[in-house]
Amino acid sequence: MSAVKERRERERAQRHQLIISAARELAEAEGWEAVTTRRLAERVEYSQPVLYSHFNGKDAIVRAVAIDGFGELAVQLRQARLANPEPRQALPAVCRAYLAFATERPALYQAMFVMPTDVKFAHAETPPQLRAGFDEFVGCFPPDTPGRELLAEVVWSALHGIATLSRSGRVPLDSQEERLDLLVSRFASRSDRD
Amino acid sequence: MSAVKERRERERAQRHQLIISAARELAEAEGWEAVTTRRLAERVEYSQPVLYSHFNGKDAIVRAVAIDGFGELAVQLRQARLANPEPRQALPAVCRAYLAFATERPALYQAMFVMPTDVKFAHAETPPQLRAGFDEFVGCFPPDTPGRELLAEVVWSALHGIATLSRSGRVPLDSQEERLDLLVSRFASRSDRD
DNA sequence: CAGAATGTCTAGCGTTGCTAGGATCACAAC
DNA sequence: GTTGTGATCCTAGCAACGCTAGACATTCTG
Repeated sequence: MSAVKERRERERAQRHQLIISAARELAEAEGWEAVTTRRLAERVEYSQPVLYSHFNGKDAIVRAVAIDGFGELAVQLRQARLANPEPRQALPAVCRAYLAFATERPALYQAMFVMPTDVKFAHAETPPQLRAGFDEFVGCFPPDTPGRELLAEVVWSALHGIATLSRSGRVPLDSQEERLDLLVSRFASRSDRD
Repeated sequence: MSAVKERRERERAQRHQLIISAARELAEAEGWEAVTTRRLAERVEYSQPVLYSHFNGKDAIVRAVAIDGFGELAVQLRQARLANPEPRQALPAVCRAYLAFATERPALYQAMFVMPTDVKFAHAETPPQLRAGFDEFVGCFPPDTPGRELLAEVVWSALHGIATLSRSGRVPLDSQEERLDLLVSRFASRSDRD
């Protein structure tokens, strides 16, 4: 009886993940407005109500996709930082990786940072993946830098602004690289600027 | 017969504006998700189809509200800049005014910069109100500053990032002022920094 | 093998954006 | 003053949305 229960829970967990990745694939292929509970149910080859046995509603599914995304973003940022150990190059590399993530996975990024959410960010119950991503920015500044957390917040915010405005065509895409250089140059550690 | 036609067009224009302001008021009072064509129609005391005789759809109404907003934002930024003629204080004042606008009129701001749109920004057919707002940022830098347009873009983007992330609770609200100070200090004209 | 529990689906509710069709009104011409 | 014409507006309805109740089937338990 225990084995049966275990198998069921395993299957259930698999299906849980299947729903998340199906939602994500659908969103990345056709945008979030194409992700309806009906289409999603059809995609995972179950009826609509099973979605609601896994998630409290559509928003919860989006949230799950977003949390998945936080993990991936953290990995990308970490790789970028570790590949450039010198602090002078760490910040540009991480920023570049961030913008690359945002432009290459627009739907995922939107779920993470644009769509309404109740995920708490700078908070006790912040998903650890998100905190990890943030820490990669913090780590671009020397430990003795005063207010490096605030610095990281502002850099993150600026990148987010660049990402979303260029994504929606509100700022030209072609000068993306120049904007990034400018931003980095202004926020590089004071000790090694100019 | 001409007088009649003129009166009708006048009435029609009034109603056009009435729809826009009703949509805006409703959004500011209860958020955009509460702005449905039915509620909006009821609010302007007409039936749904008249909305569609004025606008191509709900998106077009949102767009009209957004363009209204661009005009107001430009006025606010201009006031802030003119009230602080010294270049050293112009940038902080304009940035502060921008963030104030975003936090005080969140629904309006959302229509302008977050909701999907096909308004072209850095483009020939950019609404002049938007260009005017952007120029206020440009005007915070001395005319001989190299790449001041790019500078203005990045500052704008950073402010947008701060505004949206704090709006959705993705960044703590209470250190808003510090973030702004930090941003401004990094982007103040090189000639008068430190 | 009967009964309980679990899992899944069909069907449907209320709401959304949007539109087709007919009713109603004001005006123009005779 | 009456009748035709055109614009104006509303009722009613469509398809799709998120979500849920209740029936059916399947599986495990005693």
